[in-house]
Amino acid sequence: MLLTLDCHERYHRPVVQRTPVPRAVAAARTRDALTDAALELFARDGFDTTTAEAISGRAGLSPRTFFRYFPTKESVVFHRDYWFMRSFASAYLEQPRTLSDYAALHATYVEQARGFDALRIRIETYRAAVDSSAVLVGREQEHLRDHATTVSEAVARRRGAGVDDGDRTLADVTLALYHRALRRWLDGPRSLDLAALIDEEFTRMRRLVR
Amino acid sequence: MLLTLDCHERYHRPVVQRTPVPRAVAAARTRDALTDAALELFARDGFDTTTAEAISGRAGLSPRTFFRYFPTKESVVFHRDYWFMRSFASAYLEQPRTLSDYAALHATYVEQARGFDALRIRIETYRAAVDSSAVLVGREQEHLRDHATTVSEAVARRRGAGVDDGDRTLADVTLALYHRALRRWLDGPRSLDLAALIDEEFTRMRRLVR
DNA sequence: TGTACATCAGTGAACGCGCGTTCACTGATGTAC
DNA sequence: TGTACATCAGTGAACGCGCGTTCACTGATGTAC
Repeated sequence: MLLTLDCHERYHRPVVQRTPVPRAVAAARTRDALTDAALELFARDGFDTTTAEAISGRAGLSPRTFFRYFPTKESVVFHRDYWFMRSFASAYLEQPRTLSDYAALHATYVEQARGFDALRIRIETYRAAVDSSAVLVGREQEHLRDHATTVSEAVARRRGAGVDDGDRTLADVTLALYHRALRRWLDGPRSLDLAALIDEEFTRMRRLVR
Repeated sequence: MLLTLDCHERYHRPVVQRTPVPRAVAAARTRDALTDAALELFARDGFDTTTAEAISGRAGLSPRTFFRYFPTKESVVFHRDYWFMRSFASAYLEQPRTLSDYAALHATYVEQARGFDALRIRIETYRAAVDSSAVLVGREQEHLRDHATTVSEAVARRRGAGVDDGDRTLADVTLALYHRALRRWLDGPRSLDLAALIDEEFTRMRRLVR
């Protein structure tokens, strides 16, 4: 019976000249589908309670397929690079030489934050996903160390010297300021402007240090 | 054969009037033994590759016993409180009113670091254990948020006001300074003094912010 | 344009592993009388 | 001081669970001729 129905269905289905999907395209689509499904589920239900099977299911794929694309459940969260540090170093090095290290960093973070509004939903989902599990928070912390290295090396290079303890201090502290601003942005109303919040944190810090 | 040997051994063993071990004492000893074994193994072999069975084994206990004392493998790392934040708030509130918030925090961190030399080995082990696994780094990060809350509330209270964004900024930044000093202390030679390093970070920050 | 073969996306099934749980027990310590 | 019972530290064995791996396969896409 089922077989017959199947045949009928196949028979009645309009015979579309199916354009073949290139393998690279199919793979990229699958990868994206898995990533989207994973981040949504992590953000909604938490990383630890979401199984690889649930992710595959949501993406319309078999359980086995997840691990064909990602070596671990964690890796799916960090393979996309929402991070704005990519162009940080070059932007920093273009700041006017008259600015102090701190002022130049201040300006660079503010600049880099422009255009974040368009990514807000994605950043929110990413944030909720990471915050849902200690292991993801830990992994992010590892990435943060790399970012601190990037920043401190940029500072040293602009000064035309090697990295010293002061550069690392600046990197850690300014990253802390940036992340505070980012949290406030995500937790606050839509009307808030990330660049303005970063500016506020940097300005305030200068005053608080007295 | 083995049975016979066993009997002989038992026979020749001097009959000591064994003083009974109170239950609470036995339990505390076991708990300590498990904690020590766990932290040593985590620090040496890494958290993820160390099994609960290995910990029990090192402590001379059966595999089952570990979970009698700790609900999870992670919890053993954080149940001991090496943290110096315990008395932070009260120490901070005793700083002279003439000091700025930043200067008072500076002084308090330096004060609280005294006597850390005696704990150096333990802190090193704890540090290595936590650093060996993303999940532990993440858990520590959660604790850090509590510490930031403690600090910002202390700052607000000293000012006689409610917690505002500036207090949180101060808390995050000064904790970052403290942790930079702690890392430098642990990574450097024995001759380094933690209090001096903290002092250096706080002083330097004041200059860097220009 | 057509045929033969290679490659690769996706799947199925079974497995090893360690975490943490559950049930049942032994023997020592603690307590009530 | 002695006896009977309750409590609890420690253990053994078996289990459920999800991660990530391994082996084997199907069918579509890609390529060489």
